[in-house]
Amino acid sequence: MTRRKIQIKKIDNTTARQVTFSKRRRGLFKKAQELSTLCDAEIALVVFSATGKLFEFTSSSVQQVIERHHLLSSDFDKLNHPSLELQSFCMSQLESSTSAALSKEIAEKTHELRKLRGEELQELNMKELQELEKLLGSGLRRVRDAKCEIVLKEITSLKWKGSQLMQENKRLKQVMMENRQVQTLELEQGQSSEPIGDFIHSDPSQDHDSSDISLKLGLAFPSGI
Amino acid sequence: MTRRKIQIKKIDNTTARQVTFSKRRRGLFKKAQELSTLCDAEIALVVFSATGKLFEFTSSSVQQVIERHHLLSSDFDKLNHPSLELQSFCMSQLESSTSAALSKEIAEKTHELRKLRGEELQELNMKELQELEKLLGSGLRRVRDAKCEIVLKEITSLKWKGSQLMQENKRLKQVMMENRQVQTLELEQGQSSEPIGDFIHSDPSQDHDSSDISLKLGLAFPSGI
DNA sequence: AACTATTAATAAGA
DNA sequence: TTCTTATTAATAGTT
Repeated sequence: MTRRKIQIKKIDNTTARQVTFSKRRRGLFKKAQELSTLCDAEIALVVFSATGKLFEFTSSSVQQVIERHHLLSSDFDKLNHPSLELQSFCMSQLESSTSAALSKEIAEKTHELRKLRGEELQELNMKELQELEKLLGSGLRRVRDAKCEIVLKEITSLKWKGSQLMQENKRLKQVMMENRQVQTLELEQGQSSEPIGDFIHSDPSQDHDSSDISLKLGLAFPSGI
Repeated sequence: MTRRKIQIKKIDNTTARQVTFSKRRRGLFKKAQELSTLCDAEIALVVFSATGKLFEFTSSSVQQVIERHHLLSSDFDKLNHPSLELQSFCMSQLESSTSAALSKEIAEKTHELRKLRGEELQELNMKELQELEKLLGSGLRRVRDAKCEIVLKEITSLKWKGSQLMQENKRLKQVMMENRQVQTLELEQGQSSEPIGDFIHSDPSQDHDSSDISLKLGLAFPSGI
């Protein structure tokens, strides 16, 4: 197009993108206007900027038609059976005003998000930066608290499991002792013992169904909680 | 635009009008496509030729919603005169799908903002929390960098003003010295001197119009930059 | 926001 | 319709 040819892909630089948007949007609307005039075409063009701002163009003929409807509708309103056409017209009016409000809201939220991500700070003064810093700081604190909570839960859970395992262990040792006594008795009496597979069946080392805690902790701590 | 410049008014010759419509329509759609790609804009473009033929373009995200509608309206397409009703129908479809998309976008952005503010963390797992922490951390860093930049600018400005004042000071001292010599001469000759109020008028200590830096710094540093 | 060197679009003609 | 080409229009990079 000019000084250099450009690739048609998203422009990375935010400022350059906004400038280009502004220029090309005007160009596009001009072209739309020209086409509708030259060739008697009906054109509707709606553009939302990346920041959610709304721009629209409709060729005069459509607009006139809609305006005509509008005039008629005031009469019809006093009567009361809004025709199908009128209904769809009202809908579209409603919706377009809703759209405007929605896109405004999006623009605001987008801006807020950008500030939180530190992308549009040059426009802020010291006081605003300080408020933003506070907001980010408290957000960060909460995120870290949430991480802490998760870790504490894991620890509590691990401790509980540990104590369960210790109890189990203790019980098993007791049973083993008892069995050994029985065996000894049986051997002394020349009898063979029963198989002791029960131990394997309830082996505590198999009880890892819950979670791969070590891995989670491994991921959790490197950056410091 | 080419072989000759043309007036932007309805082209009388039907054939020429159709040819121009064809060419310019393609151009317009290309421009719309380029704008949406380059600037991440959402665009909906609907063109009815003078003969009632329909052409449309929508940027990707809106496209999906509208395509669904396209399937539904395919019955109408097989009939063929896009009446006024159909036109306004298309418009309202465009707008309502836009509304839906906008609402969705708002919901997403709201949720994102809440997470950044640390308001909806219970639903996140450790990995997500860690990503959020990183995001907040980098945001915080940028905010602090921005603060630093402001402070550095102030300091640079103060230094510059300081050096200006020192120069002024030097100059004034010189003038004073010269005046004193004149006075001495005049006294020796028994004549009275002129008043020297000019010094007070240009007293450097009055040149504090710029800003209350000390206060700003006082607010800026307590939390550590 | 204005400028300008270039590229892109396109009116007319074939 | 499509291609070519002489021109005008749009615009990327710069100031």
